[in-house]
Amino acid sequence: MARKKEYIEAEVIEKAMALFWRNGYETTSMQMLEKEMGINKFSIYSSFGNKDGVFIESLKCYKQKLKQITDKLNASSNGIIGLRQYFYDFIEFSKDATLRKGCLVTNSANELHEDANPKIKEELSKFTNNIRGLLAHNLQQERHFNVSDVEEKADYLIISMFGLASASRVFNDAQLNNYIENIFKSI
Amino acid sequence: MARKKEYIEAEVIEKAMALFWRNGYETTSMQMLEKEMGINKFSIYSSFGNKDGVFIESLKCYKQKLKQITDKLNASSNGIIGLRQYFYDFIEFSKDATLRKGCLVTNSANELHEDANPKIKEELSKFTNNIRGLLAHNLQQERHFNVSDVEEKADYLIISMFGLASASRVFNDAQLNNYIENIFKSI
DNA sequence: TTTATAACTAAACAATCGTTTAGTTATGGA
DNA sequence: TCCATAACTAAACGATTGTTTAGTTATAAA
Repeated sequence: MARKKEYIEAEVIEKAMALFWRNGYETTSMQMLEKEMGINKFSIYSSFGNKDGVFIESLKCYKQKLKQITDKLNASSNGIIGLRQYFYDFIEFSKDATLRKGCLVTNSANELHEDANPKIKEELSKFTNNIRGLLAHNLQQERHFNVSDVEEKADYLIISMFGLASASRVFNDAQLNNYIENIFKSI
Repeated sequence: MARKKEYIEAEVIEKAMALFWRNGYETTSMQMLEKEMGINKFSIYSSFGNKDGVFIESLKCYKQKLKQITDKLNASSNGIIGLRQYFYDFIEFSKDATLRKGCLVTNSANELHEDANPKIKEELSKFTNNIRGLLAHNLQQERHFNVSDVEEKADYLIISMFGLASASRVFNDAQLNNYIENIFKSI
């Protein structure tokens, strides 16, 4: 064997993730990643292959970070109440001091185009499906919903969540709170 | 005087707008604009100053194109019914054969960051406010809504519209129709 | 202590970015 | 008809993109 790595991959990826979250995929350059991650380009390439590799690992890291609110939702057993709370939790989660970063997944979905890396597109759609499944799980707790109710409302809520994530970058807290309240009026 | 322009600015901007709409701001290069607009870089720069100039004119062109559905909404006098129809009209409007392009304004709002050109950010927020005003105008047609009802519901609908535009690039027709129906259940 | 090799630094790669410029062509007014 | 000049073509600009590579440093195993 030979020399040891002077960085921890999970640590530098967390920094990369934060940068992608703030700046988006396109605007984030390898030069910026180098500075933010605190390691040389050579190290980035040897650990993650290329820029897309860094990005895909960042998405996995984001999922891990999101666990602080998805775990709470998963553990809740009061149906709609817990779901509504999840929407509010997301707003807090997406805040970084004064900066409104939205959601890394929806930001990326909005940014990427037809000819984007299929692996990234796949990862994004898997992510969305996971969250939708989580929403359906909590909808099932409402005994008066049958199976097709749950499916339809899960579709409604995942799109609302997608919309909330996008909108959270543009609209203010009062408007977002009002939005969430209206979403759940029709459930 | 001297030589005449061999192109019509409004015509080449429409082509630029279509390209920005399909590809986004960052991914659209001057090289691509040159090809799509069918004129040389020199002509682009002499007519519109720079890339941001082309983009801002494209936003104005988009507003013009959107008139085909905003005029219809503005002319309608049946409150919620007309508003719901506007949401469906937007889905059709944003479709280009099989390609789902979303909305040029929300696509751009999602893509641009803090340090983006202030002129562009200003143009985008003016655009959003205009649409919100239009929504409020139609909400006023419902006699049982007081002033604060109208304001609150206008906020709700503009965010829902923003969300719909984002989501329309990712979710299918059935899901989007279901989304629209749920939005208007709570109004 | 030597040695093989992984991890580092730093410079360079070709390609593309948005923008400018030098040189040519066409045209309305004199 | 000639000329001033706007509009054209095409090449180049420096900066930056993502990626690679040549050369140096450090360390685990012999």
